[in-house]
Amino acid sequence: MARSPFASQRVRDTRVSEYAVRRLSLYHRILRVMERGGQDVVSSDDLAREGRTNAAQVRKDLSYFGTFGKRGRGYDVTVLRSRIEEILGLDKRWRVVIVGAGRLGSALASYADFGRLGFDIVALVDSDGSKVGQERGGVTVSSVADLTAIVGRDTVDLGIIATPAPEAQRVVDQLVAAGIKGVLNFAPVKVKVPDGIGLRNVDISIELEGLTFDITSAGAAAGPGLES
Amino acid sequence: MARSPFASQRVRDTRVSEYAVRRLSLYHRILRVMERGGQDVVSSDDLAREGRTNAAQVRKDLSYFGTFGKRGRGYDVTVLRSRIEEILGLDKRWRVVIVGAGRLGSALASYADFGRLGFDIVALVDSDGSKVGQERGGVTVSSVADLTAIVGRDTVDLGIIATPAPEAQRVVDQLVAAGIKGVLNFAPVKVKVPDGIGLRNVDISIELEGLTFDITSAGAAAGPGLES
DNA sequence: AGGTGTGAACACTTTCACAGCA
DNA sequence: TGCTGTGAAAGTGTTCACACCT
Repeated sequence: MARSPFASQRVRDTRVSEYAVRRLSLYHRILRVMERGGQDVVSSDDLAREGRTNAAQVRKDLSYFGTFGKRGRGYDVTVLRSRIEEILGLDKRWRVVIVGAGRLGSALASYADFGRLGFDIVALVDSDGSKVGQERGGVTVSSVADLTAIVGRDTVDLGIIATPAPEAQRVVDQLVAAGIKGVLNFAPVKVKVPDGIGLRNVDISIELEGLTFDITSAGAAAGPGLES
Repeated sequence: MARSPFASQRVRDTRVSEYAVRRLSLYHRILRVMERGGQDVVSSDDLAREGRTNAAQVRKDLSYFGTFGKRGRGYDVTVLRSRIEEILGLDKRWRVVIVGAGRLGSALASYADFGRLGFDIVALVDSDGSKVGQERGGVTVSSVADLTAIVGRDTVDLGIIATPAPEAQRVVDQLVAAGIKGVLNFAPVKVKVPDGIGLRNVDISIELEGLTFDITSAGAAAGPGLES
């Protein structure tokens, strides 16, 4: 899988795949629930069961970043949760701008959980002048013309692209030029960012078409295995 | 990468990875644009450039399903687009129910492109009685109590989960029991489906945390490579 | 005993490189 | 000549299995 669909980061002198990071995020979520439930020790087996993976995978994932467990005993829930937060950068708050105040952008701006997760929506911009000044989930829509100024003034870290496909690349370029550090792209197009800028894509039609493929070929070809 | 995060389908006597299927979706989108632009032949190199991959990958992806090109010449845009549609099951329309008429569910119900892509939103259900009867993007909200009946009556193929996390598994079980064939889950929880039922997850907070990890460790550890 | 941490084996994906055809 | 189709090589990710600690 050379030069895989996902790139990797060097940490502790080994490559850490994006898969491992994704699972770390999941473990973190599970640990939060356990912690809230008063559980204070957890085994790799427990985490694996909740995270729909296996114990060896959990231990391997954690081992990329350090040794957090106690042999014969397991992991301290609070300690591990807290360590994963540091690893993922969740021990600080992140400033986010959403570009595009259409249905999706507005829904995202109104998503209250962002705050609880450590992400502050500091601005929502749109190219449609008639939307400017309106409110969406407590955020006032600004003009996309002010995007560069907003990113600079508010030292925004992340940009969420919720524009139509044809506008996405232009907006991304503008965000990058303004100093953004990462982009979450919902537009159905492969945008380009320079090295050193983070990028994730969420492409709903690709996910849906993955399902229709599974269903279609499940009838035609051999059996099961449709898990994502 | 044994028993990878993605499962695979047997087609033409070889395993086809979910990665390949995802890219097929992307090639399809690119081909549509080319076709609309009047282009009638395309090389693996052209597709690779647009799809941010490489020519060998494109040819390998296609080779899982057949031989569609002409040596020395390339692929006929219309033929290839049409063959990929058959492979992905896009030569028929798909009936979809959205569960959860909150911000996200409503935004999805209003997403006009679904229709153009071959997906018909036949119902939108919610557990909040006060929303029942309201309209969202041309779809009237039904009660979640009627979910089983709706799936049966309208022979719904796919379910989109846009509920809070605690309700997701229950709804998925209900959909599966009612005969749904695939689930696209937006709830931030790992749901379980039986073998033979398609599942894809879109987890926005995991994507965001992937970005914060990249940014955080880019400062700490070695250089670039933050592509998704 | 019981569960972690990890090198090595295994499984899968991508890239290479070139034969083969139009 | 030019570009496809594909075995084989290279590169990654996951699972195994066991030494090691508590």
